[in-house]
Amino acid sequence: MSPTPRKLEIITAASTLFKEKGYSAVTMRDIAKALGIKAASLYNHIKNKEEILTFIIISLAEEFIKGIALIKNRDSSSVEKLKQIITLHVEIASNNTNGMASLNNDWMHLKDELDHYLNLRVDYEDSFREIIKEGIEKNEFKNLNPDIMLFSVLSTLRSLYIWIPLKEDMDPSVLASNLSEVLLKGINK
Amino acid sequence: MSPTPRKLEIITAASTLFKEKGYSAVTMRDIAKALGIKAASLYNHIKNKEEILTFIIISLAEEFIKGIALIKNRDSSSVEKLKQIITLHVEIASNNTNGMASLNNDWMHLKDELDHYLNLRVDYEDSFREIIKEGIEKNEFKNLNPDIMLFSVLSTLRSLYIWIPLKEDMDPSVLASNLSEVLLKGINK
DNA sequence: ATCGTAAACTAACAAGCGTTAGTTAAATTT
DNA sequence: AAATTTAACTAACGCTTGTTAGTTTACGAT
Repeated sequence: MSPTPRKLEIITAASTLFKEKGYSAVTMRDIAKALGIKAASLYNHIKNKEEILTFIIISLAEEFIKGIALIKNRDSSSVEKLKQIITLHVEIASNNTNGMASLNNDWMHLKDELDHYLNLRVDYEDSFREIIKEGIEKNEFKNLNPDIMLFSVLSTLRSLYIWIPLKEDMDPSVLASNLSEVLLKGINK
Repeated sequence: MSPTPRKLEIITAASTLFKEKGYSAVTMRDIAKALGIKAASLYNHIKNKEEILTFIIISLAEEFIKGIALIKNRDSSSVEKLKQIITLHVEIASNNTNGMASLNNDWMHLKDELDHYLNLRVDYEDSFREIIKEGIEKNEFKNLNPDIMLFSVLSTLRSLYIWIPLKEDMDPSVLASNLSEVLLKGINK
């Protein structure tokens, strides 16, 4: 199940290219060239192009599902849980900005595992929405449309992969706490 | 300069497909089929595939540039200006969710007009950042890292094209005001 | 009625695509 | 030392790609 080192190198090289041009615009010859080999040699390590994308996306989606499952069942305040979700996103995105690009932009090119991915995404959003609703009930969050709140926060977190590489100087924990401030309290003084 | 009606139909059909699968995964035959014609017939109306993408992206980018130029030079408060930017995004995205997908995800496939697009984007972000810095100086906004504030707000606004079609019942002006509340004041009570 | 134009068509192209088959050379195991 | 395995290679496949050339059809203007 766990990929061999060489397979991981292929996946890593592919991730970089997928982020630059998107899955469809990257050819097997592009990936091979990035590794200094011929395209046919890739098939000693992977089944096909789709398997590369599937691995990138599903393993990230499962990281998020595992993370939010832990957070959901803690007995912290809703504010605390939201901060932990923000930290979760910052950590995962910091470790793999390239993969996050595919998770966000290339998921529709999955075939065998598309349903699996969509289920994971719905589960994640449901858990997130539930934490927001809980926070409203417990009077920790404003009583606004939960979907708009979810949309707003999640849009920011999903875009992290774009911004993190532009701010390599910034420590992930600093980014997470600044982001918590902005998302929870807004930018208005 | 302004496209003929038939050309606009082609661009519109292409936009829908580009949103679904991304520019690279959409073929000229796909676009033709959506219009009930053959691929070769498209070339009676357009120069090539790239021209379609260029039109979609550049005309949207110029809408944003024109919008923010007007807002920048008004003598409103910074809070007021930010609300106007939010309204600008909601309006443009509501009118053309398909095109917004290309603006966000397919710009790297521009060739002739890539530099032009990048210049427009930098100009837009600079104007936006300037409004935020002004708001900090005038004590209307928190004194946090302006880039994080810009990133957070802009990420939400740039993702609108995904969420608007899921919430067709919601009026654009209601969405804009709810969004202003969340982005300015946060979700924390 | 004829002309000119607009917009569709068929047919075909060269290039690039993902992938397979079969081979070779080096490293590891027996 | 021999046998096996690993990971690269060359060559080629059938298919799809964007695009061009040349043709046909319908229609409004002369």
